[in-house]
Amino acid sequence: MLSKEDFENFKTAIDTVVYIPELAWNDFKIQLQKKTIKKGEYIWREGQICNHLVFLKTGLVRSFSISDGKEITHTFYEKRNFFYDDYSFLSQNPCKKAYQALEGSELVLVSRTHLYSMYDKYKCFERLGRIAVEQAHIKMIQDVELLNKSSSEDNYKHLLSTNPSLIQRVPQKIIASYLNITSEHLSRIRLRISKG
Amino acid sequence: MLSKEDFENFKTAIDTVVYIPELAWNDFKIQLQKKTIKKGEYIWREGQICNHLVFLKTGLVRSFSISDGKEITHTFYEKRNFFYDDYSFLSQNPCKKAYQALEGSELVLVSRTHLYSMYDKYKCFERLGRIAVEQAHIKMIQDVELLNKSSSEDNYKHLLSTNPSLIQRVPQKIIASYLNITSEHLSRIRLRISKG
DNA sequence: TTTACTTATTGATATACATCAATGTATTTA
DNA sequence: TAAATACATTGATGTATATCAATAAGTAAA
Repeated sequence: MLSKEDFENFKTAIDTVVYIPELAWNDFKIQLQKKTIKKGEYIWREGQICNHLVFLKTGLVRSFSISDGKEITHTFYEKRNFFYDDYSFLSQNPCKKAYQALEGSELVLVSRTHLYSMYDKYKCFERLGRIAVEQAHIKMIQDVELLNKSSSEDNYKHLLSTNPSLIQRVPQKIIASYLNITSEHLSRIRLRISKG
Repeated sequence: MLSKEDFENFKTAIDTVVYIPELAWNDFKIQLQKKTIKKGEYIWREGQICNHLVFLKTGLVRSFSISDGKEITHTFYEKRNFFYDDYSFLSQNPCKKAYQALEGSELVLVSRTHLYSMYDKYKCFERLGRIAVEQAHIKMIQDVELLNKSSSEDNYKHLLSTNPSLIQRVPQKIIASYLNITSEHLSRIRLRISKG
C-alpha cells in the first residue's frame, strides 16, 4: 500500500474529473501499487497485454513502435498523467507499441481487474472511466489533427511553441521520429529556422 | 416518436454493447427523433456545436474539413452505425469538420441533453457511454495506424481489400482526399496497379 | 439531344523529403 | 582522461508526391 504522500497528486488528478466518496476511495486505494523505473526501461513491450492503468507520478515516458526497422514515436507522457496502452487495455489484444522511460520515473499502478470491479461496484467509477476515455479520445483527435498539418517545419514549430521543454529533454532523433521525419531532415529544418 | 420498425436496428446495435432493461429503454426511446437527408446535404457544418448522437439507419456519410482550400475527408460512416462529432460533442467546442451525406440517408437522433440525463439516471447508460467511447477510440487508433502505413499505394490497396464497395460508391477525388493524396496521384496509382 | 459542368486521365515540371555516406560533436563507460 | 559509443550535422543524389495545364470521359441540365 502507498503512503499518503504517494498518491497525493493521484487523488487530485482524479478529483478534477469526478468526485469519489470516501467509501469508494478507500476500497480503491488499497490495491494501488508503486513502481520505480530507470531511464531506458520499459513499462510494456510490444506483444504484451496491458493489464494496468498507470499514473505517472514523476518522469517522462514515450510510446513507440518499429516499422521497417525504424522507430516511430507516437506519444510522450509527462508527470501527473494517466495512461495505458489504449488498444491493448481496452481490446485485450497484445500491445503494438512499447512504452519506455525517457527519464527515471515513478509510477502508480492500478490493475485492470480491480478497476473493472470498481466500475461494477460504483457508478462514480463507471463515470470516471467514461470521462477518462473521452478525454483521451479528444486528446488523440487534437494530436492527429496537429500532425496532419501541412509541412514538417510547421509541425516542429508548433511543438516548439506548445512544448519547448520536451525538445530540451529528449534527443533530436526521438523528436524526429515523433514528427515522422528523419533526424537529418530535422537537423536541416532547425538550421533553416535558426537562419530565419 | 418512432415506429417500431424505425428503431429495430437501433435497439439491436445497443444491445450488442450492454443490456438495457425495459424501464430504462422506454424512458430513452420517447425522445428519439427521425430525420431524412438527401445526397449532398449536411448533418453538421464546421463551426456548429454538435448536440446530437446520430444513428445512421441507412445511407452513407463522410466527415471532412477544408485546409488550404482543399478538402480532406476524415471518416466514412456507413449504415447501422452510431456517430457524432467526437470533438464537439464531448468538449462542446464548435465542430472543426462538416458531415455530409454521400447518399440519401435516414437518421435517428438522440439529443445530448437527453443522453446525459440517461447517464445520470441509469448506470447501464453510463456504461453504454463508456463502452461507446472506448470503441470509437479503438477504431480511431486502428484507422490512424492504417493511414500511417508507408506508401499511398499500400493505403489504397488496403482500402480496396477491406472496403471495396466504398470505392464503387464514392467519387475518386473523395477517396483521394481520404488517402491524403491528390486525385491525379490516385489516378496514377490505379493505373500502376491495373498493369500489375 | 445538345450543352454545360463535374470528374478522371495523362504529361511536364517542381518540391519535400528519404537515403547513403562522411565527418564532427557530445555522452557514456572503462 | 582516454576510448568507445551514441548522436548531430552536412553534402550528394534519388524518389514519392504535388502542382499546373491540357484533354478526355462521364453526368446532369436545358
